[in-house]
Amino acid sequence: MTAPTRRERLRTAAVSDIKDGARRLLVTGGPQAISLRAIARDMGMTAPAIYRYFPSLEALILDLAGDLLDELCEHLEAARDAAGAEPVDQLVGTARAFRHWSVRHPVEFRLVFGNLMPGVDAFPDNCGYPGDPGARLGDVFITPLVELWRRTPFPVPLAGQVDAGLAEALAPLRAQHPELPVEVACLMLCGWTMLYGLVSMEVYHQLRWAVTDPEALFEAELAAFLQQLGGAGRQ
Amino acid sequence: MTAPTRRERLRTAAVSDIKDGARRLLVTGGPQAISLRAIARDMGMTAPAIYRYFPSLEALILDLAGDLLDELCEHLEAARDAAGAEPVDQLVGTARAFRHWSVRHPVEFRLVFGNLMPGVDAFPDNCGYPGDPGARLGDVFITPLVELWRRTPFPVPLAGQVDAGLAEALAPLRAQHPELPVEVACLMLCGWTMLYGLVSMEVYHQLRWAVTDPEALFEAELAAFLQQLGGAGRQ
DNA sequence: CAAATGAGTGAACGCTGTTCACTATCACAA
DNA sequence: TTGTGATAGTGAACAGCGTTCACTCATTTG
Repeated sequence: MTAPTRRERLRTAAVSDIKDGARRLLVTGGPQAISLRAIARDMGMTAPAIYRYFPSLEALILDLAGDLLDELCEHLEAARDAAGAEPVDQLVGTARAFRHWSVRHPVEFRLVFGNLMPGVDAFPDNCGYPGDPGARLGDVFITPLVELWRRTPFPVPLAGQVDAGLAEALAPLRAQHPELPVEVACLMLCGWTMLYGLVSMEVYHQLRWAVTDPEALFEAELAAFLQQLGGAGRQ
Repeated sequence: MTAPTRRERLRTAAVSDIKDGARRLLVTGGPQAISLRAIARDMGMTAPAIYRYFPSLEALILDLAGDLLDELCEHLEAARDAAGAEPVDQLVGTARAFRHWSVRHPVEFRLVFGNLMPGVDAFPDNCGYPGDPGARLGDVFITPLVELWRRTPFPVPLAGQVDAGLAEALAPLRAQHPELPVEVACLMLCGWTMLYGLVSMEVYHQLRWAVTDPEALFEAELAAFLQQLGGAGRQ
């Protein structure tokens, strides 16, 4: 590991300058407002210069989305670690942190999860590719759930009702976590589904027809899910 | 109600021609591929002519999104009406129809729910405005659920646990359906949350890290929700 | 010191939404 | 029937976009 040369230092500085400019445009004007010419203008450069650092605008935005996903994951992991030793508390803290970050960074949320780049899902049959937002976030929630299950196995709602088709369908998830029974894996995906759906509808303002305070609904759904998790075993 | 003049007929024909062209571009190249010039080119016209029918490209896309939402609602209502007289069957049929349409029309789904137009949510404090996708779709699901509750009130998971804050937060929904108890309204939103979250993750290919066959997971979550609905009362 | 590498520029191409002046056509009233 | 006003459509133009290319300049390297 040699020290970075002067050129390399300048280069990484320029790269982060470009991404900072892109993010500034993102938060002020939405994803559509990110343009190479605007970024270059803010940096006192010309647009073609950016091609020394990114092969295209789409690649730049994808890179920025990856950074934002990193930031979100760090936020979640910090919340999980700050929630104490109880796995249930960790789950609650992580879920609240996900909503917290998403509501406070709506355009970033849209960039990461909104699938703005048509080329993103162009990974044919590439299950579990590392950049997938769902994969990285799912893992943050899986750890506490696995620990909770290990400590006090709770009565699973669908126990004995899963057919072979579902077990086979969950193969990618169970390959990463063989200790998870199918029912628990399915329950975990239910929780992630509710969390993602609720937060995304709140961010996109698609709940105003029904709810004035989305946080109250969030807490209610969270409580209902926790009831499923430990309804009989714990209070 | 007078007969439309020749001018009016030509005008409505041109409007639907334009929207047909826009949709063709949408399904072939994604939302970003919709451009006034391309539409006009396909029609053998020039781009400024479209401004006789739509004030801007954004207005055209919003109009198209409204049409697609209409189409989706009609699809759902047809599935609901074809599902028989049992409210549970109607719920299942409508939910399956929602997934069916969304998976088969991914770009349309993205246009309707993906919030591509930043100006869409520029309705300040306008709860329940008529064009809201969530509102119109929520209503399709509310009718069978209300009927189910009317016939055989089922044990609600959160009975007696809702606080005043949640009841107040659900005011817009309960104003439209006063016969719904708070717990049932909350349960209904839970179901809509899961349905929307799961379908949207499947459409955006954000489930591949965990699931090979999203339909199996969909059916499992649907079964789990139905168990919540009538776990004790009915089989 | 010379050669090679890299950063940055300016011009250009083709595309976009949008505006404006202008023309041709159609509907309708005197 | 003839004139008049509304309407549809055109072509040119403007500003902005991503991207490519030839070119210059500074920096690193042999």
